[in-house]
Amino acid sequence: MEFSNKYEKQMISVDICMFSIIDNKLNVLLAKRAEDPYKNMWSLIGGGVYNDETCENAVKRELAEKLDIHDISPILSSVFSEPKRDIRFRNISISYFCLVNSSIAHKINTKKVLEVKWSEVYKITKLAFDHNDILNKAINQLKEKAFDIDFMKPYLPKYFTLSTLQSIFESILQTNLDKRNFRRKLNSLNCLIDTGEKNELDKHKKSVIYQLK
Amino acid sequence: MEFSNKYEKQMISVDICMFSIIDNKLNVLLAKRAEDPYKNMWSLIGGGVYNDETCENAVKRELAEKLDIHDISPILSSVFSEPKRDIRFRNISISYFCLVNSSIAHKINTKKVLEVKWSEVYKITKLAFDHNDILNKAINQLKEKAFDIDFMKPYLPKYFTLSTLQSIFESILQTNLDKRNFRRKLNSLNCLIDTGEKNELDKHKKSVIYQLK
DNA sequence: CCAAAAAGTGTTAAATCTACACTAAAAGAC
DNA sequence: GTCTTTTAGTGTAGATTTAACACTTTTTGG
Repeated sequence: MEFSNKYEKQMISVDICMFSIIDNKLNVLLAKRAEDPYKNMWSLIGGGVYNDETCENAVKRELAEKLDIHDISPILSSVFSEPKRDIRFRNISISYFCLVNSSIAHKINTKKVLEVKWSEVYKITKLAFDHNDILNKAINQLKEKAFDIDFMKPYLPKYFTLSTLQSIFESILQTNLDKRNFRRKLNSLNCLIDTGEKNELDKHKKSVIYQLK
Repeated sequence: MEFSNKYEKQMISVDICMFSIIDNKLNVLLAKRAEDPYKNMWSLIGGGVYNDETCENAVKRELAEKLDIHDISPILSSVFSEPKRDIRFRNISISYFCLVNSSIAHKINTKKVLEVKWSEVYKITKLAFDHNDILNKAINQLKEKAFDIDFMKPYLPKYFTLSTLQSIFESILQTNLDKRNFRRKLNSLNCLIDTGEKNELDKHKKSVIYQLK
């Protein structure tokens, strides 16, 4: 059985909170379970860790195999090891989170190997297994990293207006930010480049388009 | 074989950085390895995770069994999963750290089930396996929690002078602190109780003895 | 009583954070 | 074509936090 070549026993798996900013909202990718337990319920993306790879590589491999996504740097989130968290067998989950930019995010929905969907994180109800706990932990850790622009840069739009950017941050942090304070903070981080362009799609005053250094 | 009843296979273990403040220095408990690999080298305390317990409970059980220490709240540190980190078999380590107060710390040295010693963390050289990496990660996480007095309280001396406390913090943070700024910071945390006593052991001006709220 | 050692104590400047309100530009309605 | 509506964009003042810095007090031991 192929299974037993790859796993000593399927004790360790990785679960991945893959976030993306879609329509300025924080979304996470969910997969519909094809089998029991929790058949037809939504869950995080995950899979077993092979014996010849690190957990982090298992994350990368899962994302490559199941979603054709590459060059991701997952961040360790936590460990979930309640003995009964999977009723079939003992399964310890090492959870990770990562962000992908929206162009990758949109590509994913077109693949049909797995039924997946992006879902707004603050609207998610019951997921399979203990995946709500896993997700909540990751959301809190993501919030702590939100103003680490070097970390966030790959996942933010390449070009954006400051109103859009503020809206993204508000969506991640689930809070309202003061416009002037937000702009001052970004200026102090010294990370913005004024492209000189304006957003011609704006209906009223045209906003300036920026990119990150 | 008893082993195979407790572990499906010994794939998952926990390694524990148990810290204590000894003589105002940050120490970690090391155990001498009785067997190969790394026989006679010092390593962190650790052991396998049973199938009917969480990783956190495995930490508590290990500390209880091996060191007769109870009521510890270990904090998840990281995950180490290089396939070759243990040359004998695939072994993923979930690492934790915790602090114990010095009265517990001194008791440990008297036990002889396991050859253990407290070692100043900033003087440690090569440990078994990848335990230096595990330790360094935990030290950095401990530093981030150092001024979380609610967290630190159980591990600090019950009674102390402010000079002693400053010395403890300097030992953890591996930095020099300004005396007045340190005292102001503690005052603003509103965590000190002046016992009214003075330290009669002081050779020069007697310092006031405090305890934590 | 004098020297040495450690305890204890305040101030100032800089930086950061928070709250808050008006003007400018453009579109759409009439 | 002017008036209304909508969103972009901008500055200031007070509070809080951080960082740097030096002298006086107390006690012991010589």
